Amino acid sequence: MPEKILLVDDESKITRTLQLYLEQAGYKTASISDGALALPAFRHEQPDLVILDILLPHMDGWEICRQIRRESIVPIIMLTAQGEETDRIVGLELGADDYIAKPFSPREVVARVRAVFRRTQGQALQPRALQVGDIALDIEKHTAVANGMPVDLTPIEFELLVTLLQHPGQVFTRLQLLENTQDAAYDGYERAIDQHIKNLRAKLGDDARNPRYILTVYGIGYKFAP
Amino acid sequence: MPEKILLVDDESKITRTLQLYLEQAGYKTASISDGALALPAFRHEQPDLVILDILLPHMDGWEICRQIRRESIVPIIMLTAQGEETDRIVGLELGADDYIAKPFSPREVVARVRAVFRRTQGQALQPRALQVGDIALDIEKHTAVANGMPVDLTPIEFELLVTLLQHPGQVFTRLQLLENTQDAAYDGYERAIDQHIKNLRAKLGDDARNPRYILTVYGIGYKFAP
DNA sequence: TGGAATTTTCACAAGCTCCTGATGACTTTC
DNA sequence: GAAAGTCATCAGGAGCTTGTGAAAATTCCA
Repeated sequence: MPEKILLVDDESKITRTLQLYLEQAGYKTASISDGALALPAFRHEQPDLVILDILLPHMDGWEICRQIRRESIVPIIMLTAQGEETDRIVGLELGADDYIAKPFSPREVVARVRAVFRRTQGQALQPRALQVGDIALDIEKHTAVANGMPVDLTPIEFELLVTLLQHPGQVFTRLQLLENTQDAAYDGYERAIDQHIKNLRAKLGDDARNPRYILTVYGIGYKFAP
Repeated sequence: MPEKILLVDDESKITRTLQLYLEQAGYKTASISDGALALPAFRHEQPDLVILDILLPHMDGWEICRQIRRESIVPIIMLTAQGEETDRIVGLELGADDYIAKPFSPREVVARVRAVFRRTQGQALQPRALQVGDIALDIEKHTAVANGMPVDLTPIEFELLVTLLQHPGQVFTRLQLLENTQDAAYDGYERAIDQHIKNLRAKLGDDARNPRYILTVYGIGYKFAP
């Protein structure tokens, strides 16, 4: 069954374009242009994801976000005007899942929607234990064991290892790892990943020159030994 | 099946040059010079990508972009006059996929076209594994196997082999291979490819005098044994 | 609010990859 | 068969990528 997405935006040009793209991508969509009607529409449609513009007639996106959050943990993506850094911060507090600054390309929106679904459904279906070779993770308990010895990992190190272990052998670019680790699309310094890889290797007892677990793929990124 | 590209531009010098390059790169092309005819032409040709000039007789590129977007999510590349930053923003809202500022080199256009196709369909359609004869590649894992033996390839060698294996028997010029390998238009020494072919042959156990895998096509370039 | 833990950035060295230009061998053309 | 064009190969340096330590920035927690 395809996921249903509720669009709340008063610019019909934008909603029409987004609906076109999202439906092409296999999602069902519904749209509403009036902020005051967003909550009733949400209750009626029971969408799996909401895309909210901030500037709306009658009620702004923040208020809608707050109200939806009172009764649901449905993923919410906000559309913000560019350069409003405060938006991001306010939104995070209100429980939005991602932000897209205008102007955006419809394809980017589809990509973010996919990413949010991956994240939010992944959790439900994700097995609580992950084991590959000598490494075992318990996702619920947030514990790691290497060679029978418990290992203490920071949150990012843990996320990183989860990503790598979920697809052993598959190469991830630094950017992919960053995006999987950080919540939203992230545009910082890619090589921050190198530091976490270094720390992970140290904690797992891996040697960068001759690694058993986390392999470097020159010119691409990293992968977990298959 | 080769992708079809619709060119909308009233300067026949430009369309002719671009058609030459795009067809050389393996795409089918169609062109139309009158903006008012662009939409009918689009419906008739059903192209996989549209390249739109902004300055056109009878109807400008923005309007055409808008109209096409009402009925299709086909990728669109806009040709813009230089330095019009606002163009970029307007265009993003209208759903264009890329911008190329004039003056541009035909090779740059080909590179962008490839990039757009990679982005829009690459993820979904690209098969994970590629196998021809004794050679097998796994793109996700970035691994290669020749005759059952794993082979260690550098990034460019890997890309090169992917390109050749995706179209066994098809001859590629050195320039085509370079452009497939490097992201953007590349203006270096074509013979650099020879080095990579040599290294690839060595790693695959191929003999240049009597190659089984990578064949030299005298005066043209290289192809993978069909 | 402080202080510790974590994360990110920066800079540099080491290593690997890639490009270049030259040379000789081969192929085509006349 | 000679000339011209094309290809295979080599070696060295340019350029890029990675590993790593140290420091700055940020987050977390009491």
